[in-house]
Amino acid sequence: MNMRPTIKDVARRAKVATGTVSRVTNGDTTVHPVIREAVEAAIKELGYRPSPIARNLRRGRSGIIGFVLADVTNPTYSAMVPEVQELTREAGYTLVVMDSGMDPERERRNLETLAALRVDGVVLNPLLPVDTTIPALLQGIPVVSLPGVPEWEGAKVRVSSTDATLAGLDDCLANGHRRIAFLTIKGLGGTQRDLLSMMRERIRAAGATFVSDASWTFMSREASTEALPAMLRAEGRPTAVLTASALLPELLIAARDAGMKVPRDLSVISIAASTLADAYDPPINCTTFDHEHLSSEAICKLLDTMRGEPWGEAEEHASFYLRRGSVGPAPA
Amino acid sequence: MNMRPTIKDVARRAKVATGTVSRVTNGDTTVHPVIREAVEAAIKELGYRPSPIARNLRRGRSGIIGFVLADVTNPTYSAMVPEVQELTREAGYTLVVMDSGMDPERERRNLETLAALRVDGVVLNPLLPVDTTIPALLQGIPVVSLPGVPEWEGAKVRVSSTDATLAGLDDCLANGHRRIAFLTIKGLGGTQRDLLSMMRERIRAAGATFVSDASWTFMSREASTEALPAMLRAEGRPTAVLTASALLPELLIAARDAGMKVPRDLSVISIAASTLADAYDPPINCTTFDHEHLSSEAICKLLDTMRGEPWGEAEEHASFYLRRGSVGPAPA
DNA sequence: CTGTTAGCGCCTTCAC
DNA sequence: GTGAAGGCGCTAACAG
Repeated sequence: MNMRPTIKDVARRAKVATGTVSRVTNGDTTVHPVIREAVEAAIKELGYRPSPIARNLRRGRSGIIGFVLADVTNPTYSAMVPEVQELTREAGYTLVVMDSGMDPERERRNLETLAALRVDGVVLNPLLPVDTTIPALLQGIPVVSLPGVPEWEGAKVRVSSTDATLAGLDDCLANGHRRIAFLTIKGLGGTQRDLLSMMRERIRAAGATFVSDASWTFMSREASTEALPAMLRAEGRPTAVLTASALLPELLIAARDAGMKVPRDLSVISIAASTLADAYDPPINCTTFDHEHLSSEAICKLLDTMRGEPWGEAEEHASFYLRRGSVGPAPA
Repeated sequence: MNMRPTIKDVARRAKVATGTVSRVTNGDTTVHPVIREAVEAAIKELGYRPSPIARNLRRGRSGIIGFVLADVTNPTYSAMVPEVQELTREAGYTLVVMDSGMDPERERRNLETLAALRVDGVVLNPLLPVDTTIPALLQGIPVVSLPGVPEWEGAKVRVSSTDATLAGLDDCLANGHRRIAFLTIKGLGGTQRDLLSMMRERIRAAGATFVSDASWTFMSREASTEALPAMLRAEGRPTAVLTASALLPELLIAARDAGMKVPRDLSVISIAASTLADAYDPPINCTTFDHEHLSSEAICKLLDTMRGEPWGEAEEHASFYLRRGSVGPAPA
């Protein structure tokens, strides 16, 4: 059990003081070249690496940024992990990814752990509806919420799929659909309610029916296993469905089990992209947005907040509607 | 900017020494009940939480376990994140998830970061072929490899899909397929080569042809975008394909673009499950294994190794072949 | 330019 | 059963 070399070992080996070694490892330019070289040699020979723990203790920061994901297995946000990791690394932080597994309980625990770890910042992809007691848990740690929820205090990055979703809706209406459903995860915030009323209006204007009651509009992933087959079996069943990407697998499974083909018997639009939407036959129409741009904005905002700068208002991020093969004319 | 309370603040408030506070926070039983209560009250009033950084510095450990994933967006392993996180949390560690994004360069950097962080242990889901210089990077930090690669020194958890894959192959042969392809990620290790020769033999015994040359058998995800359409267009094209789950999306897309229907024109088996395999129409036959059991074994092994216990030989983990709708009779 | 020193917050002997 | 003190590895302020 040979201990790792410390700054003292290096200092002794290079015959200098620990302070000098510290200056070298921190890139201080005011070190005599000869001494610097001697120190660097000693570092190399000993295989010395400064302990981030001691360093962080001294500096009063952890050097860690936490990224709490509502659900790692949901590609919509987990696709941003690589980008976020890279950006934080460049800024000199280590990214800790945590998964809430769609469980509010776990989300709380994750944030508590991060607070206990004294992380320097948090990127939060919150469960919805957002838990308003979260800011208390975080006791002043800078946070950026992704996507931004209106109820939330603090920096946020808004990604609104409103335009793209409405474009999808128009596509359905133009294809003659008159019974349209909208599936989204339980208990969404204000933005979604706005979207809902905009959709409602547009549907009425087209003389169509919005197939939606509480159990269809807002549902949990588990509930959907029962609710979706029922929806597709019902008398006034929809001929077109716009669904949150998290519910797309369940919807497609329900359609398949009901013997329905897309888009012959059912038109489908996914709100947010996924591998499934890309690879399905036919490819599923979906809304999408610029992931890279979004994550870099999130990290920039977080870093700004960490520097104590006030956060500007969240700008909306544009989203796009991809027209592919999953919307067809309404069945007769 | 009010600093967080330290152990000193608590000691002062409770009129005791810091040592006593420390004993309380560490659940030392040799503390007088009255004092203990006073300390606990002070802790609550101040909202005190011991700094893990200082604690870890003192204890000479980081309290962190790293989980390096070859690719977060690959559900086969990212599905284990929740389980692994839970298990490490129960063992008193914080899990740091990192993503290598299928890039050897990033994998190296991640491991270097973890080494610099002085993590107490690493769960590694390595890129293949495995980088044999990795143990050097980790300088004695306990590691468990998942899945275990033969070339690897250290604890490992083996998950062999051999049996299930052979079962899938038999299914194809029984359905009259005579030209069969096997798609897997570039540069696999010894286990896979064994599997390959077993398949070869079984195929010959059945009088069938193994459609495989270097470019089809081992391919990168990017290369597949060109290679797969070419494979499906070729003269002696396969009528059945067994594919690593990472290549399933590309295969299905290529088939769709070629106007082929599964299983009418092409039978497909995915090695490892995915949402796509579940939700596709028809559902894709696949091999699978017991994720929970596997991750808990990985963590147990890691914890054992961290305690200095020798690791036993890796037992094989059973896998299963799920018969669904993607294998049909060979086209005439 | 470089050495010395005083802690960062905590745990852990060692006395009492 | 509890207080006092030293030190984990490092950095930053201050001398020299």
